[in-house]
Amino acid sequence: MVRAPCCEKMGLKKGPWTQEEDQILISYIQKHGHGNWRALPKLAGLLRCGKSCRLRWINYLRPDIKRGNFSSEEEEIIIKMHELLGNRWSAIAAKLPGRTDNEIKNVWHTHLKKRLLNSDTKRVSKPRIIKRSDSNSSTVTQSEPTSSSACTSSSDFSSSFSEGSKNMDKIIKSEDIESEETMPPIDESFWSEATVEYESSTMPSNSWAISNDQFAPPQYQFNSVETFQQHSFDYNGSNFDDGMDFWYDIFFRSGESIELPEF
DNA sequence: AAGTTGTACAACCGCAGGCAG
DNA sequence: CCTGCCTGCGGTTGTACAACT
Repeated sequence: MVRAPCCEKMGLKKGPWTQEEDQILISYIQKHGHGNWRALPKLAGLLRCGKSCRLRWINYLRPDIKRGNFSSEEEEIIIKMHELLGNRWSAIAAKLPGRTDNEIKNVWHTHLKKRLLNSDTKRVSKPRIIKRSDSNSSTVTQSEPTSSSACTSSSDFSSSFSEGSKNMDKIIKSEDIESEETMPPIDESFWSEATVEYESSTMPSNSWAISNDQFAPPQYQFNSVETFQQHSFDYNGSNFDDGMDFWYDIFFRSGESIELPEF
């Protein structure tokens, strides 16, 4: 199959966008939407290829884009999601409203990767899920402030994610994160020791949370990635990617009650 | 002050997958 | 099933600016 080059036509502009071009693109999309990116520049009167227009809109002009530095909470989320998902920037971006995959990728390469490389390398604490009786249980310990780089106030970060990141700190402490050199993004070995844990003393409901220091009965331990996939499949009735959403739900909603799948 | 190096981020490139004809 | 188009994704590059020598 022969693929048509993106910007095969001569005369199409490349490089940084001007304010005028931005304005044309914004007003066109506000009026007509962006049904067909390939046709859009022609219809809008832009000397750009559709790909460039799409990128500009997605990464910069979209009204729901959150500008400014990443908060320490967002950075922690990126680090931990990257540990789970690897370089799946779009999947990570999906968990950070207002942030784009491109932006996250840049932040990772410029800030976070270096920070991790400079930190001490320790074993990763495996995520563990415990059942608990109270969503505001005292088993939820307040996370320590992180040593992230300068950032804007976290107040503009959604409260749900702030809450989620607090809970996330219970799962994998930041100082336990290994550098990329010694901890490949994600592979089967990561899951092989993952356990879903269960706190028998506080388990009466279907309210679940995650902890590093709880116990689990054997039936709630994942011994292999297949087992995890099966559980995540059962949970979502979908695929492994949705399995990631399963983990995400647990991570970020651990302050709430979560209906358990029937394992 | 000038040159060099490092950093941050916008933008580009090419590939893969979905989908319609 | 095949073909071609479109979109989304991740890797990479280009460039402006800051920091350093």
